[in-house]
Amino acid sequence: MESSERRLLAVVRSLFPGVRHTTLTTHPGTASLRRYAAGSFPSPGEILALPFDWEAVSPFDRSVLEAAASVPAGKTSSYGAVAAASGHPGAARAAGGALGRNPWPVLIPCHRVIGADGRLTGYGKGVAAKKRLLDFESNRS
DNA sequence: AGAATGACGGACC
DNA sequence: AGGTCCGCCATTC
Repeated sequence: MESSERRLLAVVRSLFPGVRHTTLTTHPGTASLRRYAAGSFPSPGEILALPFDWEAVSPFDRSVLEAAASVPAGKTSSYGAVAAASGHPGAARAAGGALGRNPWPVLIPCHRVIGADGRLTGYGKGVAAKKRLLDFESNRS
């Protein structure tokens, strides 16, 4: 439908402030989001290749976000594991903070990072949304 | 510069 | 199982 398309483009514009109107529909972020919605989840490599403005986040946050991006769809990881993978073993709690500040939700799949005990401890848009995303990915990937 | 703040995790009741 | 307590770590005010 038409309105969802407009919404998609609006989301991409908010995620990538630099994109021009003229290149919006061909922007890689748009393609990735479109594929995600269609159930064909972008690979970690594809995600990391997107033109994110990494200068907008701290070095630590960046390392954590990149580690989170390497968690494939259909799978989950824990804050502690992501922290370790980012090069900061023991910083599980701080990793939670970094993911909570994720400027690019969905694309950077912070929703795939859950508690070590399997609980979905939290999410910016609400734990319910986190669960919906995980269910969507698990029933589709 | 020091204190407060968590989307943690593990240890114990 | 459910609840509390406490050490950790980087960011934020």
